[in-house]
Amino acid sequence: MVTALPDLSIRQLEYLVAVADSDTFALAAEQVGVSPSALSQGLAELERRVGVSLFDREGRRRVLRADTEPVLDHARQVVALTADLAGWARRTRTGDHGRLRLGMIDASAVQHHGEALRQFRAAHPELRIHLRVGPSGDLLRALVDGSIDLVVCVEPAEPLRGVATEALMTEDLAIYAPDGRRRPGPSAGWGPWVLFPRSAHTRTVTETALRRRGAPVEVVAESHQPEVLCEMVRLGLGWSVLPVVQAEWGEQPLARCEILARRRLVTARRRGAAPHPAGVLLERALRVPPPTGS
Amino acid sequence: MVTALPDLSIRQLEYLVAVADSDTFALAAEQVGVSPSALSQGLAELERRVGVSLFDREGRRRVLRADTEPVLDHARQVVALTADLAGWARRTRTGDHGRLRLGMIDASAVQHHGEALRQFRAAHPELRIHLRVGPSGDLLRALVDGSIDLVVCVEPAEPLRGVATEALMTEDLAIYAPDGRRRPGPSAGWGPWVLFPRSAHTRTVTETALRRRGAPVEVVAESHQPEVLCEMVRLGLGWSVLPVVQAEWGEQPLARCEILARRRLVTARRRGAAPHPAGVLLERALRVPPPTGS
DNA sequence: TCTATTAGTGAAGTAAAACTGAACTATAAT
DNA sequence: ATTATAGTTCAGTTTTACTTCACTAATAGA
Repeated sequence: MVTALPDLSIRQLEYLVAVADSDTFALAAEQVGVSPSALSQGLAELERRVGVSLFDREGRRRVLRADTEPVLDHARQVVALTADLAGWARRTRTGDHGRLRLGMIDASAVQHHGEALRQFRAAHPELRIHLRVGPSGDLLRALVDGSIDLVVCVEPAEPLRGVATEALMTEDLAIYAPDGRRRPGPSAGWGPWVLFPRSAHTRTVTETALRRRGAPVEVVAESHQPEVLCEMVRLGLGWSVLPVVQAEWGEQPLARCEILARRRLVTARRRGAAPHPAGVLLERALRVPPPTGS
Repeated sequence: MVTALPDLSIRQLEYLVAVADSDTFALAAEQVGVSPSALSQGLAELERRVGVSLFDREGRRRVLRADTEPVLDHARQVVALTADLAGWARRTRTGDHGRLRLGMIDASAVQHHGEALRQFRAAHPELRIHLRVGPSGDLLRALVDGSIDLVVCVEPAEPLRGVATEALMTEDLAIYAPDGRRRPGPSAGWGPWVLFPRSAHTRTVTETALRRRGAPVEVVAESHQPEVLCEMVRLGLGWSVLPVVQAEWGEQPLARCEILARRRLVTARRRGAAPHPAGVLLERALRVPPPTGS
C-alpha cells in the first residue's frame, strides 16, 4: 500500500514542538518568531494534514492530547535531525569541514601563496587539505579526472575542455646568464639554454618570447625543478629563463639579466562541478592579499 | 548558537530520495507524480535552503555529489519517519488502534447494542475497548472527569455543563403489574411501586409520567438493576415501570400492562474534546442498524 | 556536419499557502 | 458587570509550488 505522505513542513513541526514546550500559544509563537495567528493557523494546517486531532480544549486554552505522543515524538525527531543537517551545512559552507584536494605548482605553493596557505590551514583546522605540488599539466589532468578539487597553475595556451579557469596573478620571467651579467647584449648571442621540459606551460611561454626576440633556442638541459635549473646556471652549463621569485629566492639568488616575459597563474576548477565551498574560500584568500610583490 | 532551521518540506526531501533512486530526473519526477520542471525547481529550492550544492553536472545530466551523503541520509530518514507517522495516523483515524473507554447503561450494552458492540470489537481487533456499565449519572460523571471517552446513557433532564450529547434512539417504558393484568384500570389504583432509585434519570421520567396520569407514587423498593425490579414484580411486591426490552427479555418475560412513557438514549462526549476517532466510528455503528425493534 | 533526440532549465501564469494585523469569541479574573 | 486573556477567524498581501510551453545543451544518428 503506497500511502501518499502528508506534506508536512519543518515549520509546522517546529510550531508543534514549541507549543509542547511552552505554556501558551502566544509564548510558543514568540519563540518561533511568528504571530499567534500564524501559529494557530499553522497548527490547524498540520492537524488537517496529519488527519488526526492533536488538541483538547481546556477552558480557553488548548492542550496537546496525551495520545498524540507519536506525532510530538516525530516532530522532535525531525526537528533535531534538521538541526543536525543545518549544522553540517554551515560547517560545509564555511569550509570548516570535509576535505579539499588542492593542486599547486611549486612557485605558487612556496613563493606566492605559502603564507596564505599556512594561514588558511590555521583558520580551518577541521578541514583536511591534501596538497599536491607538480607541473601544471599533471595537475590539470588530475583535476579533470576528479582526483583534485582545485588547482593553481600556469594558464594553459588554450582553454581546456572541462576546465574552468580564472585569472589569479601575473608574474615575471627573467633571463639569467651564467656569468651574472646584468645586460643581456644582442639576442643572437644568447644561450645555450637550460629550461623547463617541453611539457611545461612555462616552456611554451619562454620559447615563444625568445623566438620573438630573435634568440636561438638551443637547449642543453631540462628539469621541472627550478632549483636544479638555477644550479646549472651557477655551474655555467647555460642560460635560463625563470620566474624571478624562484631564481632570486633563498641563499644564493641569481642575478637577473633582463625581464623576458610574463606568465599568468590561474585557478582551475572542473567545469560544471559545483564549486567546493572550502575551495572558494581558499581562492578568495589567495587573491585578496598579494603576499609578496610580483 | 541558535541557527534558524531551513524550512524544508517533506515534498522536497521526497524529490531528493526519488532522484537518488532513479536514473534520470524525468523518471524521478514521474515517481513522485510531478512534472520534471517542478522536480527541477523543487530541488533547486532545496539546494538553496540547505545552502550547499548537491549536484554535479555530468554531460547533460545532473548527478548527486558524493559528499552530500549527509543530506541524502537526512532525507531518507525523515521520509521514513513520515511514512511511519502516516501509518499511525491512518490506523488512528480508522480506529484500528489505541484505546476506547466506553460507558453504557445496561439496556444499551445488552439489549440494544450488544450485537453491534460485538461486531465492532471483531472489526477492530487491535482496539482496546474498556466497557463500563452503570447508571447514566455515574457514567456522565466519569465522562467529565476524563476517565471515559464516550457514553451511551439516558438523556439528562437538562444539558450538562462540559458534555455534548447527541440523540441516539427512543425506547418505550411500560407499566408492569404483579398480577400480570393487561389492562391497567384507573390510575388511582396503581401501585405501590418498585422503581429505579431517585438518582436514575429513568426514575425522573417515570415519576413525571405517573403524576401526569394522576397515579399515586408510593415507592416500596428501589434498585438500579432491572432484573431485580422484575423479580420483585413477579414476587408481588409491587408494580414497576421498566424499559420493555428489559422487562420482556429472557426466560421469564413480564406481561406488559401499558406503555407509560418513552426515554431517549443519547451518546455523550466531553464538550471541547476532539472526538475520539474510534468513538466516532462506534457511534455510527450504533446508529446505523437498529439491532432489535424498540 | 547537419539533424533529431533527449535531459534538464527557465518563464509566464495560476492556484494554494503562509503571514500579519484587526476584529471577534469564549473563558477567567476582579 | 467589567476587564483581561487565550485563542481563533477574517481580509488582504506576499510567497511558494505547480503546470505548460519554450529553450539550451549534450548526444546520437545519417
